[in-house]
Amino acid sequence: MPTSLWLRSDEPKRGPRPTHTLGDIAAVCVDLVDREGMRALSMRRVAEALGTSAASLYRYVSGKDDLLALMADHVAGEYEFAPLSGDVRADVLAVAEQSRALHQRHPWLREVPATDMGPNTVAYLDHLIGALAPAKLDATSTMMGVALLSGWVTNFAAQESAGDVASESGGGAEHIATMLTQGDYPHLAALFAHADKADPTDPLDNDAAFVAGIEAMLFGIAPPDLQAQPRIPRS
Amino acid sequence: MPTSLWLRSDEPKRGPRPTHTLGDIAAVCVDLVDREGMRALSMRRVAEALGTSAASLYRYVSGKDDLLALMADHVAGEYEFAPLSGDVRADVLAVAEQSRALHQRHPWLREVPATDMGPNTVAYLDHLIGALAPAKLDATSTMMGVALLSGWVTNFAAQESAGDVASESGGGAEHIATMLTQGDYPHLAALFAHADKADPTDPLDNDAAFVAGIEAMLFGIAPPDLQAQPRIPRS
DNA sequence: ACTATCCGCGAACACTGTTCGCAAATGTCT
DNA sequence: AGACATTTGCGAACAGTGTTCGCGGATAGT
Repeated sequence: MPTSLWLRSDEPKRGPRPTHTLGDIAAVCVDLVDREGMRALSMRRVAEALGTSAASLYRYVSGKDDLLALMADHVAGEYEFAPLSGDVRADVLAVAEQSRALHQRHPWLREVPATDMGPNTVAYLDHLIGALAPAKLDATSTMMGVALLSGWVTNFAAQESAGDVASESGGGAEHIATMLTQGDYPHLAALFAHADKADPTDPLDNDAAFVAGIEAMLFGIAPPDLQAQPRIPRS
Repeated sequence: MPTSLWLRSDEPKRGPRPTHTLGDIAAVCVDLVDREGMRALSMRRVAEALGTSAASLYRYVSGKDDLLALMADHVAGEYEFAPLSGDVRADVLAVAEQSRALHQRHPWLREVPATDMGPNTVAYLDHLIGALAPAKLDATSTMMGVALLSGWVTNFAAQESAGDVASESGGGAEHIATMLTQGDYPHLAALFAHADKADPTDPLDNDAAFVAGIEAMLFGIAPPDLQAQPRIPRS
């Protein structure tokens, strides 16, 4: 651990060549967590999957936190950025869809802190800033927009995966229903009463809600003359 | 663990009375994690702070996950909901400010999953729905608005606390600066070049950015005739 | 008083992250 | 070629983790 994770020079050194690379380690970690969940991520399991020993891992990373950072940047490399068209709405939606798909493929992404991001994550950041550039926002507003959009995607994906887990393991919405009768939550009850025409867990509504949220933020942030049809449907 | 966490009847039972209550346990956990961080939360430490043994804790909760759920709902009880005024912007801002303060007081809140929420969390949900009610949104849009706002507050608070930690532990923005020279991130570089007049880590700008984000979402979501001055400042 | 029931908890099990020191392998220099 | 410096891989250990089991004792209803 002479330098930080991402500033590693691969010049020839004195001793024997390292058997693995940071990329290998990241790939193995991602593969493991994708299939067995975050709880399965342990030094010994990763080392076993790598064909080495737990203690050897500490020649590459300085601790378990580094594994998480490595994983996050590894999957951030899955982005395929199309050339920017100049249409804020289209460009932002394109990258947001990719981000949502990424979070669906790797639901554990929500649990890794966004600190010290690697080159791929910075590339994502750069692309999103570029997509927002035609709006001619100042730096503060741009960073806010990026945070707003990234946060929306993360939260939306988290809600989606949590819904999947809840519908599999049984006790989900019915638990809320019994709480509605126990305590008094007038506004929540009114909301539930007004909307029993459509099943709220309709999977096709998710896509519409997703882009509606994006458009809502864009309409609030970007100038209206750059927007096409910013208003979301309302009853 | 006969029933779920929140549906616990306190009727007289056969055996001896339980020494502690779920509220006590939650309070002890919150106190511990507030002072020593999430890593310090262990069964044995909680039991020690309670004056009992680790195995005894399993008479109250079914595992460590229950502790997290207990803690989240415990601090959600710190909300003090003012009567709704009917002004969407004012009411939403009021609860958002409280939520931000809550996240500042308990930064670990970001790390606990939002699944199976307790009565206090549902009360927060209910209040936020009530604050959004004058906008006359349909159920889907309302839930989306709630998710949007809650997510924004959570992300904002996380960014704030992460900034605090980064500024204390040294390597933060300068690490990004060296990456800017190493890879090519044109849009990010342009953004940094355009905005070196003001220090981006100015703590006083945080408040403005916070309400600007809220207003941005409200302006995108709520009808414009319910808004007072929805446009955010732009250069 | 009897008994069903529940509580507290000591002990154990399988793991966890992390450190230390040593042997072997490799590059550079004389 | 040989000596040296350096770096890797790893066995072993340590402190601590979540969780389970089964016991003894306390309690309330009958």
